[in-house]
Amino acid sequence: MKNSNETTEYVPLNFIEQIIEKDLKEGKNNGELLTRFPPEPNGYLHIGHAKSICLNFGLALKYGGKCNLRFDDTNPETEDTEYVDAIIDDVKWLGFHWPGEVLFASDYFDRLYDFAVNLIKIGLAYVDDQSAEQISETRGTPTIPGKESPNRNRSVEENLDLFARMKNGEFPDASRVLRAKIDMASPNMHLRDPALYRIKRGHHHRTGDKWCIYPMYDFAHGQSDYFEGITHSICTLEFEVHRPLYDWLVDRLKDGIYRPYQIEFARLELGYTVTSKRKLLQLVKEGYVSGWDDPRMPTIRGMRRRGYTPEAIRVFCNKVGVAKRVNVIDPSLLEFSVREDLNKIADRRMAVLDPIKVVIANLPENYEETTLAVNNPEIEDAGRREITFTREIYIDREDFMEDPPKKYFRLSPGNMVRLKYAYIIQCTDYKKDESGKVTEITCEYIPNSKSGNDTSGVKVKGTIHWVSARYGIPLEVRMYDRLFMVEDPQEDDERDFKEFLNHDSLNVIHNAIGEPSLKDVNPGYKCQFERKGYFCVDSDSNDNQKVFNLTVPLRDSWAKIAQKMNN
RNA sequence: UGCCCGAUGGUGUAACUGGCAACACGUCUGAUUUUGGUUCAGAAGAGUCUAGGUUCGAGCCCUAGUCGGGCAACCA
Repeated sequence: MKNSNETTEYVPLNFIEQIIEKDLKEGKNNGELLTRFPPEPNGYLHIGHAKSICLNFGLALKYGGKCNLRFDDTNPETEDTEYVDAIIDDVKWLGFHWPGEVLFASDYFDRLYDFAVNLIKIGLAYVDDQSAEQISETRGTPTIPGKESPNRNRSVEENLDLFARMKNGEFPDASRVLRAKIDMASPNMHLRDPALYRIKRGHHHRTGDKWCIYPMYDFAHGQSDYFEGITHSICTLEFEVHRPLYDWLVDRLKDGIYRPYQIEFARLELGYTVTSKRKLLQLVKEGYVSGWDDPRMPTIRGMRRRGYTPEAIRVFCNKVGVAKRVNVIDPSLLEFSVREDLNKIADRRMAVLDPIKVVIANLPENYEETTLAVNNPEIEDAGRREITFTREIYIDREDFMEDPPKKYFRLSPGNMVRLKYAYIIQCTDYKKDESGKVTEITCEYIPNSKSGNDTSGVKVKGTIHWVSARYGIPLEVRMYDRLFMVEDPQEDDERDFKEFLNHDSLNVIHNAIGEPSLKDVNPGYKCQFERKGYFCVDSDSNDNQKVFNLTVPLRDSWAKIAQKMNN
C-alpha cells in the first residue's frame, strides 16, 4: 500500500463505479445518482437481466441513489401486461425496490410527441413518405453512404401538417415515418436519418387505441431517462453505436445543465444455456421445456422454481463482475453461489432416491427406536427432529457394491458402514434377480454402536443415509442437468441451437422414499437430502405425493475418484 | 473495403491510472469430519494477442497488425 496513513482500504471498483465515483466527486448532475432498469414487457426475465437488475439497483444502493423500474413499452405488437406483472414480480422477488410507482415509457407519449413537433419546428425532423423498403435501400451500407430522401427538405409547415395527420390516423399503417434529419453519409448507420415515429395500429397494453403512431426505441429511451432525471443510463454493449444518437436527441431536449449519460457493459452469458428471448420462447412453444418456469430454464422464474434463492443470484451477479469484454460464465460459479447460500439455510433431511431394501436380521420384527437428527449442522439453534429406526430400511443403490474398489467406503459384502444417526451395520448376505440387479440386502447391526454413544470400538470409514421402510413416504424427485450439451449452443449460425439440446436434462424418479417429516412441507420448501444435494418442493406436489426438484447436487469427490478409476 | 468496442491462468474479474500480475470459480494435495458435504491448510496454472516505439521502468501510454464482438427493423 502506498499510503500507509490512509485509513480506507482500497477496494477495486468496476469501470462503471469508477465513472460514478468520479461524477459524484465532481458534482456532475448535482452529485445525484438515479439509475433505471428498463425491460421491454415482451418476455420473461432471465439470468442476464438479473445481472442488469443487480447492477442498476445495486449501484443505487451503494451510492445512496435510487433506481427506477421503467418498462420500455413502445411496441404494442409484442408487449403485454402478462409480462409486466411477471417482471414486477421477478424484480421484487430478487429483493429490490424502486421509488414510487412503476414507470412506463408510454407515460411519456404526449411529451415525446411534443418533442417531435419541436424537432420538426427547428428543422431537424421530417415526414418521409417512402416505404420501409425504399428507406432501407437508400440508407446505404456501412461502406456506402446513404441517399437523401426526396422528402427530406419539406417545409416545416408541411411536416407539421403531415405529422399531425399521422397522429390523427389519416394514413395507413407503415405508410409514413417521422425521421430525424441528421446525416445520410454518417459512418454510423444510426445517424443516417433514423426513424423516430412509425404508424402502427396495435392495441397498446396501457394506452389502448389512443395512439396510432408509436415512438421508436431511440426516440423513447434517452428522453424517458431525461424526463425521469436518470443520471447514469446503463445498458448493454449493442447500444454502444446508438450513443451518438442518444446524445444528439438528449442534447436537443435538455434545457439546463442536467442530462443523462449512457454507459455500456457486456451482458452476462451463461454457459450451456441460451438467453435470447426468441430462443427461450421457442423452447417453451415447441415443448422442449414445460414453460417459462421450467426449472431448467435460465429465467428468473425457472431458477426460482428450481430452488435458487434471491440471495444466491445476487451474490452470483456480484461475483461475475462488470466489464466490456464479451464473456461466458461457467455455470459452476452459479452453482457455487447457490450451494453457498443453501448450505447455511437449508434443513437437512434424509431421502433415498434409488431404494434397495435392507433387512437387519439381528433385530426383532417390530423393533423401533426413535432418535433426534440435527436439522442443520451450520446453525446451532436450527433444532432437531425425530427419526425412527426400524428392522427394515431403504438405502441408496449407490451405497452398496457387490465388488467394491479399494477406496469404496460404503456397504459391501462382509463390510460395515454407519447408518447416519443410528448403528453400524455389516452386510451378511444379499439377493439378486435374474438380471443381476441387487434386490435386497441382509445385514446385522453392531450393538453398542449407536450414534452418539458408540462404545463398540468399531471404526468405519463411511456413513450413509437411510429411511425406515415402515415410515418412509413416497416421493417424486425430478433430477435436472444442463439444458445443452455444449457451452455455447448459439455459436454456430449454420446449425439450429436445438441440435445441442441435452435430452437427459430431466430425469424423473417416481419411487424415491423420504423421511416422514417431509410429509408436511409446502411448495418452495428447501432442504438438503443428506449426501445428495439441495432440493425444493415443487408446486406440482399434492396431498398424496410430494414432488421435489433437484436444485443443485452436493459436491461429490467420490464421483471424481470413481470416474478416474474408470478411465 | 466503413465505423464503434474489446483482448490478462481453463473461466470471470483486478492490478488504486507507469513500479517486475491479485482475487474468485474450477483443478490438484493434505487435515478435520457420524454428509466422500461444510470448514481449514496448501499447490499447480498466465508473464498480460503480435510486432515495434516512448520510458530508468509498460498489462497500463503511442503506432501498426491479428483475432473476437457489434452496427445497414417502421424491434428493443
